[in-house]
Amino acid sequence: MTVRTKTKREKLAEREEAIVSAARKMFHERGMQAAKMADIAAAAGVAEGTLYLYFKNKEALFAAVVTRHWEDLTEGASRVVAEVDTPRDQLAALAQFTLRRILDDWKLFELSFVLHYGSGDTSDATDKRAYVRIFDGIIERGIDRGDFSPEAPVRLLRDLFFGTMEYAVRSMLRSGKQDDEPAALAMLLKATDGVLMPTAEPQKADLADRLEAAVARLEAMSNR
Amino acid sequence: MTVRTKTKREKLAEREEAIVSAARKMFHERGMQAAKMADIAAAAGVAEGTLYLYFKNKEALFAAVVTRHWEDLTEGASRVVAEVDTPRDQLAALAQFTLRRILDDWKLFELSFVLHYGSGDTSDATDKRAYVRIFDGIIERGIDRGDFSPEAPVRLLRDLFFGTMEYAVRSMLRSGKQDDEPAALAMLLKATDGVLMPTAEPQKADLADRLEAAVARLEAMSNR
Amino acid sequence: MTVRTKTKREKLAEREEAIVSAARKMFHERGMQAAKMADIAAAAGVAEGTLYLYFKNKEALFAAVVTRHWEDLTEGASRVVAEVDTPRDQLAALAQFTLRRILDDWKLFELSFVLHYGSGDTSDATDKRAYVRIFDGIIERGIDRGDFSPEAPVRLLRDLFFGTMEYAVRSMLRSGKQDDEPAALAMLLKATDGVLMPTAEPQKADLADRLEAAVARLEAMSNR
Amino acid sequence: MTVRTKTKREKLAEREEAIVSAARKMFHERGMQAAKMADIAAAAGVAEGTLYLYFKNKEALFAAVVTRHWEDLTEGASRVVAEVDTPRDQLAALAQFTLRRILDDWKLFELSFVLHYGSGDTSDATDKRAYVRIFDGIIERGIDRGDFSPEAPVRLLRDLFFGTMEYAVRSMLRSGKQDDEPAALAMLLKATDGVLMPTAEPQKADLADRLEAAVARLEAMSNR
DNA sequence: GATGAATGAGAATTCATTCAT
DNA sequence: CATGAATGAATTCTCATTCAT
Repeated sequence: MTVRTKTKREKLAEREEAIVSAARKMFHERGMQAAKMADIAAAAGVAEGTLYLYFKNKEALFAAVVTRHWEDLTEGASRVVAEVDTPRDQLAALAQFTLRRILDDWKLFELSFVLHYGSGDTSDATDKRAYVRIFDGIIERGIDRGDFSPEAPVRLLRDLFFGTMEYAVRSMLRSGKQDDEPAALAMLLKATDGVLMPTAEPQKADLADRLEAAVARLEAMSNR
Repeated sequence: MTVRTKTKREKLAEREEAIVSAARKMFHERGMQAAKMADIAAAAGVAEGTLYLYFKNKEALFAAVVTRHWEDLTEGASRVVAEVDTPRDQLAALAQFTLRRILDDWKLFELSFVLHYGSGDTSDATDKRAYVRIFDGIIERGIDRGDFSPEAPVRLLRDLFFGTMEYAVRSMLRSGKQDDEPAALAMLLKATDGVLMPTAEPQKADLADRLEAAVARLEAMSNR
Repeated sequence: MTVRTKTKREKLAEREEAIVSAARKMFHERGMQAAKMADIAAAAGVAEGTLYLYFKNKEALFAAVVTRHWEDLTEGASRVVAEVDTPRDQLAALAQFTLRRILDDWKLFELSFVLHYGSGDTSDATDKRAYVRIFDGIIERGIDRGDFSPEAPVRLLRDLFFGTMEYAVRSMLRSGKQDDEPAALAMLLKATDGVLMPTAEPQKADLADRLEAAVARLEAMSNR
Repeated sequence: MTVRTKTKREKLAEREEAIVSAARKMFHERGMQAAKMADIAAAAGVAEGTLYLYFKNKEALFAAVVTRHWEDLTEGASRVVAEVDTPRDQLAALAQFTLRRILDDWKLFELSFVLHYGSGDTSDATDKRAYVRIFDGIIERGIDRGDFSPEAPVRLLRDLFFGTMEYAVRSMLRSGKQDDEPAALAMLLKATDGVLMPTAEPQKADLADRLEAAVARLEAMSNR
């Protein structure tokens, strides 16, 4: 009984997966407008009506595609980021990963864009949030560790980070030159450094502070 | 005769202007998809068929809206940039102008985006080119004057410059906080500085890194 | 289960029948150009979209009307022809049947004509083929039996047979005189006889000609 | 003054000629439906509005094309028929001429057909009348001369004559075989002979009559 | 008479969504 | 739950015709 229930649930999940997958594929092949519900149903191996058993309407279906896309992205980014140590390197890893993925799946980014176009909803934000959180986490950790300036405007940095990459991809796709990828990454990191790193003057003060603090702790230790 | 001809031409131009204007308005109010040709015709005070006398089809009409938008932008930016002297200040002025305009006319930017979505044309690039040229000009002049590093990767900087602003606007619109505008500009310029300015500090930063590493070890020691 | 399937299929068939029937009717009433899809749908008691479930487009729908028309014709002709024995009588029967049907359904013949006008397809030929085959069969049998001359040019005779009738109908409809029907049939058969039958008499006529000519010469001589 | 008036009239006539000519050409190239008034105007070198100064509407314009077509045909046929003597030969000449012209200008025949399709007018008849009159004249003369049977059903013969040829052309165009032309003509004439010529029984009576008459004349001669 | 810009009725077709089975 | 036949609203674009100049 338990098994059958489980099987049932799995079947449901599988079907949903098949539908989202088919929708993603049809979208890739034809674009959202041209991706017909009938085609998606056919590709998913279900009847047209079944689509509406799982998703309220076409928009909801494509929203699911987008959501899954962001989930994939988040998962991938997490893995990549976890593989390196310093926040700086993590930023670099995240940038590389993100740029590559935007390039590969540009259409999906567009979809996420087009989808919310006109319909003033904010689900887009929700989809992205987890992904962006990874970025935020790196910055925060960097600040905590003292790698980054505590004054770093995290929110604005996100704009710099993701905005630059999205635009760069558009430029690359437009011009057909994808060889700029490493250069673009280098520049992006240089730019973030410009914002994140303590600038000359403050840096010295910071450095002195920390050195003093460390010494103070050593003193405390030796006093124990 | 000359007068009459002139009048005729003017009428044509006025009508085209009225149509583009109406299209822009309808688009703003309803979005491209929901902006019906019939509504635009009504708003422009012409018959539906007349629309097709001036523009081949809906897409062409909206392309005209976008083109005019970029022309407006280019003109405004030129003026703003001409008012200040140093490339650095010009960059700041351009940034401020651009950010403000993207915020005001965000829908038009989206339109320019969505419009070319699917239809593989490159007119978008053409529309934007003149505008982007202003940016390029500033950078080039800055390099000539010695204000900016000759190694400045102009093309990539464009991605940084415009990408960051577009994304920032999206963030602002999403969060509803437009008060970040000055901060966003400041950060953007700081970031561009990081890329544009002759790099002398980095060595200092390197130094700082090494010092930091040493301190970190001391900390580790003291924490033990 | 079997029953339900059968019912379903029947429903489909019924609906298609209703649509074709309505199309035929609307066409008769208004002509192809003026027969609107909306009207046909209404007449068939289905939604407009349903029309496109059964037929790709308007042309396909009317092609179906034409096809069915030829099928009806073929069936009717087969029956009529089977009722008599000699090829000569069969030809007469076929002629009578055809003439009557063209008169009754002239618009349908026109449709079949107009339909293929412009669109370079050959389905028209296919539609007609079965019908024309009946004619060919009669001629062939007649030749085999020795009723008709073995040199009979079957293909050309078809032109004579069907062409004369089509044109005769146009004449009748134009002049409003349909009473010529029997006379037209009589003439047609006489004409086919002229082509089908072995010619023997003419020589006798020649004989008279020669005698007359000779007398005429004698008269001329004696009058001199 | 007279000259100027004449010139004016000629201009009018020329313009009308240019329009009809352009319409005929556009029709040939694209078919009636696809031949746009704007295109015709352009081809004729006049403004669109001007078309309506000469012809009430599109249908009237194409009716004029058809009318001119029949006039051309009539003139050509008259010439060809005048070149031979006996009614029998004239018939043959007319048939040959007609068949060739239908083949060459099949589209125009179709136009004359399609044009009147739906709009229940009879101008078609008028257009054709003069042409058909040529046929009638030949038959009548043949009857007067005693070449053809006085009982010849002229009206029905027209159906045979023209119907067979129209249908034959359709067959030829459909099958792509135009080499049947002489054979088709031969058969057509044989068929008309079958109807026009005194048939077997009457012929025998006729023969007897004529023989008696000849003998009577011989008797008269010998009595002199 | 000539022009040609403006008109606007008109219609085929699509396709997301529903609901009886 | 699944189906897929039926729905019908919705919209672009065309082009014959008009009429102010």
